[in-house]
Amino acid sequence: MSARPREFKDTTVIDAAMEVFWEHGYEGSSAEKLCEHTGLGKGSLYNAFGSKHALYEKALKRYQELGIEGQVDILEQPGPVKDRLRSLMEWAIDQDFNGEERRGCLAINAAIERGGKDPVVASLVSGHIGRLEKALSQLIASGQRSGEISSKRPAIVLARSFLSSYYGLRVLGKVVEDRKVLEDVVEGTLAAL
Amino acid sequence: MSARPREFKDTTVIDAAMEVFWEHGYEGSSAEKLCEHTGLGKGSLYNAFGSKHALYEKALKRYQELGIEGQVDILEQPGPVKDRLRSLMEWAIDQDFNGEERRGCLAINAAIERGGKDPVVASLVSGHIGRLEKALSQLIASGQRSGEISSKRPAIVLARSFLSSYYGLRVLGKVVEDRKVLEDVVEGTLAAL
DNA sequence: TATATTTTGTAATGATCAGTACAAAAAAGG
DNA sequence: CCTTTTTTGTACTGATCATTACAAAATATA
Repeated sequence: MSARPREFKDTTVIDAAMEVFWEHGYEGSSAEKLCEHTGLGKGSLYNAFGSKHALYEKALKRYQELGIEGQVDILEQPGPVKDRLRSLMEWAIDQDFNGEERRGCLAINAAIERGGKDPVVASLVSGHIGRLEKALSQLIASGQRSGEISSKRPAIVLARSFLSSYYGLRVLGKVVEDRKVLEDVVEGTLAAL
Repeated sequence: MSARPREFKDTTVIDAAMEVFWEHGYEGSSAEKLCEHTGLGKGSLYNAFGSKHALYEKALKRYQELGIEGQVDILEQPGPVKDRLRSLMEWAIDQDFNGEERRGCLAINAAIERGGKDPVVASLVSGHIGRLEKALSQLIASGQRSGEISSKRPAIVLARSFLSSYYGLRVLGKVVEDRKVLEDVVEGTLAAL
């Protein structure tokens, strides 16, 4: 009593779908486009994931895994705390200035496109933000202990305003032509700590 | 040699269209929806504006006028400079926490949805940002002259990082449930000046 | 009032949308 | 090799997409 096995790995398909959603957004990603890019037929895609929205959720979760991993990697590099925070921002700038299309951050894209009217997406992105906030807060607290960062304000306040600045940077990165603007943001944000 | 006059005022229609784009984004705003909300038939709408994209451009320009006006109004209120900057941020938070839907800022929505692949939109939003940057920079410079704000960094750097923080705040406002998070951003950002 | 010109509403255009129906294909267990 | 079960590809669904075609309506001038 068994059956035909799948010809694909779920994670591979989700990764491919993530790329499509990242580049075209939720509404801009048609089922056809998703099939093309994942290599699946519609039958398989709907049989495996149920709906476009369900696949989008999987893609957001996958982005969360990968993205947090990558960003935390940067933050956990050796060296002064401020240098690590700078690396994170420089990495974000490079993301937007290398490559033709400015895809930005998928979590932010999702927040803006669907966060206001899609509670599931809002909660998913909120979780993503929470994780980054936690990593930043811990790093900043350690910087406060070592004296690299002023202890006048609680670490969580500093983490949250850094986070906000960082997300603003990613918005600006979508449209600003002059890299100097973004570099000023980096300088100003780090000087504030 | 003359003809039938229009039954609507362009600005009224653009204002109505702006609301639709604001709430549903560019792709989410169908021609039908735009007709419904503006009160025009399709014939009139296309005869007057040419295409959905052209109308979107008009709406963005209109938002720029209104939005900059409103924000600059807040920044030009009497009182300490930091209080005025705080008012701007609090106003943004209220925008997202009052009312069912979190529409956010139309310029940011446009930047995220279309900025990466639509040069016209990118340039429009970039102009919008430039105007806000200028207003902030002038205000901060005056704060530096009066001694309210540290002169350790150039006004433009402070303006740009405030701007980034402010835009980040508007992203967070789309998904974050806990207002305290946003208030921490305000506190941290102002303390940095 | 007749003519020229434009706006207006409606009905259509073909394309694309998300999702489904269904039969053929593929494998595992008996 | 036959049955059972699931996957797969294809063809299709009705809805909606942006846009256009076009005739009726409305106005200004002659």
